[in-house]
Amino acid sequence: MSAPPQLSLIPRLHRATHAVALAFAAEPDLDVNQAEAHILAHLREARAARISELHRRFGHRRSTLTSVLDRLEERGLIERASDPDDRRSFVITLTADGRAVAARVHHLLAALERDALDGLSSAQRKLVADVLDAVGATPPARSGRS
Amino acid sequence: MSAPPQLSLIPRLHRATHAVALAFAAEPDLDVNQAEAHILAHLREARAARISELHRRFGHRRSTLTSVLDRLEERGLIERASDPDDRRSFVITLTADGRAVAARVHHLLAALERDALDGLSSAQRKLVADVLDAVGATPPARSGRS
DNA sequence: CTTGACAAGTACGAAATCGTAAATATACGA
DNA sequence: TCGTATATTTACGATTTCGTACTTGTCAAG
Repeated sequence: MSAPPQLSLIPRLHRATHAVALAFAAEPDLDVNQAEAHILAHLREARAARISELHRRFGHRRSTLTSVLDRLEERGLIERASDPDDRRSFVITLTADGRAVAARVHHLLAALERDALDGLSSAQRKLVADVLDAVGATPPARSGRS
Repeated sequence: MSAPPQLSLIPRLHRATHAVALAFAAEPDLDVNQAEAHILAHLREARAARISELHRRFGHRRSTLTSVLDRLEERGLIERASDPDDRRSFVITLTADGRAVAARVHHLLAALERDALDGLSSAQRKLVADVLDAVGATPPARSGRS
């Protein structure tokens, strides 16, 4: 009886993420999937990252991250170096090749963003970012996040 | 040299989508993955849908949709009926069981939305929806969209 | 030094999606 | 009616992610 209230956010979120994946698939010579792309783009901004940090930021399982980083390392795009401050950790950095690919990835992502955010004020952009952050900070549920 | 401009949208998008997937994984008795959840939620709102419509809306490959719908049908949550208006098409509808599961899915998704959109005006909500739609409408690239 | 927590890796099977090609049935226009 | 386009299914291998359990190395507290 009750007219089901419409969902306005989550379905669009799903669709948008799918579209980003397709945008990468449409660049076969780039040959990175979405997870790889986001990590490369992040390393481009952050210069270096620990794996636990990538885990927190993107939400992949640790075992998945190991696979992704293995692939990137095999292709010579990143390097793992032991973190001098905590030798349990590895610091991930881009190689020269990695920086080149990351630049192209960034270019593609930035173009998508530009199209989507065109004409918005910085306050409006912040609003969108905050909403996405709120979804991204999903209540941990009881199953933990690791 | 050039300080790499920060991406503000796409990484958050990715993270948020991941978080939604985790929210479903945290409800093992619901036992639906993200694709299944979105389709159930959509059917709850739309009452009926054709497969090509789901394809357009969510971006999955047709072969993937066939798999997803097969699973939902096997579990007795949906029914495929030949569309009287175009007998090449199937009309997907929820069964009674499907409606029950869809209601729970909706509940979960609506709670996530509520948390994320809490305190926003309807104009602000529309802004967010429009941005996501813009990303979702990714330029078809040359590879087509089907 | 011992103990426990933590960072990552390793291993491996399970599940999901993809991509592609081919098949079937139907619609529609000439 | 013929030919072409459309909707969907089927089949199948490739890729990716997940989940879990176990191992190794390191930190930090007592």
